[in-house]
Amino acid sequence: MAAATGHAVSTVSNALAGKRHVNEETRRQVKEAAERLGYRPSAVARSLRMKLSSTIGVLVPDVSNPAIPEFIRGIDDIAVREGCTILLCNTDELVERQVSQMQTLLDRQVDGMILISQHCDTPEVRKLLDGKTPFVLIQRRSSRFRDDYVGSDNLQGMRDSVTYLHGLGHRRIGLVTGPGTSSTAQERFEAFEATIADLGCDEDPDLIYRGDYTVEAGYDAMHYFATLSKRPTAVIASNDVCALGVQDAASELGLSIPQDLSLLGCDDIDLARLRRINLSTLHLPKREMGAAAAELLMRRIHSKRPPTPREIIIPTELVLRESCAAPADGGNAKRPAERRPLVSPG
Amino acid sequence: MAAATGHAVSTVSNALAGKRHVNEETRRQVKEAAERLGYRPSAVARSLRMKLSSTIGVLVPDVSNPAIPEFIRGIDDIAVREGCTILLCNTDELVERQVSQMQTLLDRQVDGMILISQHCDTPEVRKLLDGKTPFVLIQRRSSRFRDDYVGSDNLQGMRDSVTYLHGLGHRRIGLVTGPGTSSTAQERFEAFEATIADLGCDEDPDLIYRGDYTVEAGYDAMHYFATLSKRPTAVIASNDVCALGVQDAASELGLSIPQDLSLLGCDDIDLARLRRINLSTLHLPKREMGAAAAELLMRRIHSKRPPTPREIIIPTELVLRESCAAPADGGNAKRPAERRPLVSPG
DNA sequence: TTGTACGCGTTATCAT
DNA sequence: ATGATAACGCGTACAA
Repeated sequence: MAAATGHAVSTVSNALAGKRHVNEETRRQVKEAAERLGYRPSAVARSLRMKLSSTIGVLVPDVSNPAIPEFIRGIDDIAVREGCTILLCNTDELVERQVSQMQTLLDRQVDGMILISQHCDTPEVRKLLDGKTPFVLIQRRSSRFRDDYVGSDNLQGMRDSVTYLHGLGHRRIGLVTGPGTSSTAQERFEAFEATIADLGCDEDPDLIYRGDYTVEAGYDAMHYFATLSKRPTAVIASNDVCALGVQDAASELGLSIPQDLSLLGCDDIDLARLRRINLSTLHLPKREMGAAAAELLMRRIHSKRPPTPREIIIPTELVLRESCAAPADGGNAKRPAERRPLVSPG
Repeated sequence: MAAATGHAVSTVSNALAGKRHVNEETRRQVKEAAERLGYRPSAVARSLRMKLSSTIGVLVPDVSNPAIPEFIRGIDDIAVREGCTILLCNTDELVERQVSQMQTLLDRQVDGMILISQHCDTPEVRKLLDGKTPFVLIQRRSSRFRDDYVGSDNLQGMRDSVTYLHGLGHRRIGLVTGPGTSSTAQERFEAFEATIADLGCDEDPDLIYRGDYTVEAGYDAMHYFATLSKRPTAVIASNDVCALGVQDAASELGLSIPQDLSLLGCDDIDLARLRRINLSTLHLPKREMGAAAAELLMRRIHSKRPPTPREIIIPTELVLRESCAAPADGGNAKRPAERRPLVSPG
């Protein structure tokens, strides 16, 4: 390319990048030649030289889990704006896979990484995180380290959920937890127990089902709950996908929602609003969360001195549709079976 | 690193890569030193030197559309096996975005690209495809060029769909098409018309709604169909996501599925099997399709001489759940003009 | 304003 | 079996 124009390589570089002052006429010549030859600077060579690849790694459990893609989209929104491209990795919740993927990303000189619901306290993982490559955590944070983090307000969200069901008259509320390794799941679990106690609901360990974020978990949980002699009148699922599993099992068991069972999800996936699903749920603005994480990452990438870690806690919002109602027996049989009208918000 | 061991750089390279014969003792020393220093060869430098990045670009309309992620997962399955990482790009069906993303991927020296339902006949796009970088198309192929392609058997699939509904007694069958730019949508449309004619069903242009692959398209389509004086007794949606929209609108209109309306989707997304959805649909093994595409790409990447383009057409399978039944009137559409309450959406 | 020369970290080639 | 050296294609300090 340099030869083709008769100019020096540096001149070409500068003409194209527009860094240094170069004669208008020269620039025109160079641009014209580049256009004609279909020349494009090699991003790889640039990365090697600059030690910056304009690339960010994104680790997720599994893209094909409906709970995930919105995060990615949010990240990408910011990434494209910044001229970055996403390197995507599925880890299937397997630490070894995660470690090897992170290793690969580091080898590729990614400018930074975003870990969505990934292990972040495993020593092996932490070792890789201790390097100089910036990273941001989403929905799963470390108990021992302070990192850039974007998560939902799990405490308030769960408190709202339980309080809402309590207000409807429920006293026996079942919970399907997320995986124990997830800080978000942990936080929600603790908030659940605390609120249950505060409100004087049944504190029955049988009402806790340890699950994860899959349809199967919800399905199995509901079948388990059905075996209880004192069944819950309401169930809070680990997320919407899980709630779908609960719904499914409930149908199978001949339990109507919300008449026989109230159900609350978390996430507000696009499908939750469908009349067939009609799931009351805790809305999480995932695309915004992804974007926020990417912004945090960019800040860290571009700043000279490492900024102090920032945690962004996104408020959640209870979206009321029609999967919840007063329990058939009025909750404790202490209140009339008065049916509350359910108003869905716009 | 080379200095640290006292050996030559080439020796280090060979010891780690295991390409050339190197003394066992030397190799041990090098490996030990690498371990101790946490040294890892730079993938970027390697890419520059080898002109291979072990990276493949994947272009999709939008990750957050539920129809997409399974493809990506299938691609990734093969990619990890081959030591490749995925560069993910969302194009939102915008040609200019697609072109610029492809340009970027090419700049990054991707070993190949997989285009999922992307424009592939636009001159601007074709110019980039004409280069030496291998690529594979998924679900949207060119009419003018023969490329590596993985798609579903749209002709047979649609034929099966229509035949099934016809067998149930339906004579007025509505179709929500995918976007006109999609070859898959086009093929299905043509197969629809042909089969409708073959079977002697109503060939009414009013029964064709030009939509796309979104919930909204299905929703709008159903509301449109409802305005027809002679309404369809069955609807085939562009895909499951779209079918969900049809379902939703049907609920809103007070139409029961399958009593008042039969509905057939396409894709068999995970959620279709839920009892609440219970959608009869044309099963597409997307993860396998993604994997097949990646295999095709790898073959092309690794072969010396460009292989002749191969098209892999994946057979579909009708999965019968409970969204279809015989029409209420036996299929002659001579139904009384009884007006159902129309509820306008919010 | 423009050109020269070097280095980024590899691998391939050639010589030892 | 190993070492020295030349690319790969860019950015940049420095010289002109």
